[in-house]
Amino acid sequence: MVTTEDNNLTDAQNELYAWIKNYMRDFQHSPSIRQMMQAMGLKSPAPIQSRLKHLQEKGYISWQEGKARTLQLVDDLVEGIPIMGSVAAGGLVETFSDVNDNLDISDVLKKKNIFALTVNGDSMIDACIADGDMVLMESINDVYSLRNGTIVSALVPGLGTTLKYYFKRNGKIFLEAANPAYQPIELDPELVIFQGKLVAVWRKV
Amino acid sequence: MVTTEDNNLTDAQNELYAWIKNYMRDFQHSPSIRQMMQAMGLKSPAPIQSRLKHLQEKGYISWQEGKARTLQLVDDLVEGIPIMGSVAAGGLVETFSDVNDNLDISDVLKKKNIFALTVNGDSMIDACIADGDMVLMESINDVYSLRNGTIVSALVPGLGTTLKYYFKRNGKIFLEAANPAYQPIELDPELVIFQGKLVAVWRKV
DNA sequence: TGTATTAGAGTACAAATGTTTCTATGGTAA
DNA sequence: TTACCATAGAAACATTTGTACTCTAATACA
Repeated sequence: MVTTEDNNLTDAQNELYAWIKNYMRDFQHSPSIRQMMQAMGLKSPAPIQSRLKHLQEKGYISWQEGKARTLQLVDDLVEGIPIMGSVAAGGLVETFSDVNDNLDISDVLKKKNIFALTVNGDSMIDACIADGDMVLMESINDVYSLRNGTIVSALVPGLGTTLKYYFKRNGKIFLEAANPAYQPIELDPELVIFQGKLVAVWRKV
Repeated sequence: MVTTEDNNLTDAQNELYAWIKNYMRDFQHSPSIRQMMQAMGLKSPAPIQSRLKHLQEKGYISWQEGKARTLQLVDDLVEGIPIMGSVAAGGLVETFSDVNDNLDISDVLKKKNIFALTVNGDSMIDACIADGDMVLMESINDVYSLRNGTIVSALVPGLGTTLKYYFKRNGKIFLEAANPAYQPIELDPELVIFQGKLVAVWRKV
């Protein structure tokens, strides 16, 4: 019984569990035992049943007995993250409170016209958008809804895509960095293609 | 055929679709036709078959023919967010590329010992953590694994919780802000309770 | 009113699938 | 080695389940 992970599963159980997780993420439904059998390179359903039973006993999965494709990952119930309170970042403030709320990211993620971009460089550093951050952008339907000061990703033909503050003044488009070291870019409206406006920032450390 | 929604579904189809969505959210797998039949108050599988077919034709669902419980909500494919490329934030750089990857937030979200905190104040502004941001923290198992320079949330008894850089020097704990306007806090190790270390930052604009 | 269309009930059938049982194999500890 | 145990292969079985078909009832439309 050699375990390579820090959990209490055997290699075979680990492999199966990981595969199930992937399958269910991709297809939104449970695989059948015979599918798992095939995926694990086995020729009999019995070993899969055994592994499933172990996974269940150890609290990783559950299913409805006798019903086809009714696996559940008991682990994956975490739809949100508990918000434990506030922290001070300037003086000391609040202590940990009870869970008042849940951080719900899904509302942003579930929108259809959302895409992500990786940030290169530091021109938006003063807007607290750093090199390596992921910015979640929402596609722009009509340019006229853009308000001055919005952070947008814009494609300047022949130059490339950039992340900047959007301003419109006197019929001209200004793309301004949030870093004084960079000069504003002035453009005619017809030369710019706005790809999206900023809805969220994600940074993994 | 009166439709109450703004989509092109009949009432019956709408009801079924909503029920399926709920079921799949709750159980992480597809219901069977006979379950839907029962849930819709019907006594024959035929009407469900018909409604499913319509839902499929209109692009709401799909399934694997002949296979049990293999429904998929084509709408809900957004588990990740397509990463369309990079943006410059400093000079203009890259154009939109094809989707190279998917922004996967779930790996962080699915960890069990993750909690979130709301940031108050600007003492971490130079670390690009701004007022109002959500910081995702991972519980700290052993304090000794903490490395200098890690951003932690620490509870200083009698004062409160704060988000700071962690340093240990000469047996003393130093909690330093990422804003020169704030003085480092020097503490004895036994006076500090470390609640978590930073794993991600989430900002919704 | 009569006809066409649609939805639902009922039934039957074949395929998919979970479950059980038995046997063989390989490794491990006494 | 020998006994034991976990795992894999194999085969058979019962249930679940998707699918197809017919028939009836309700509804819409001319």
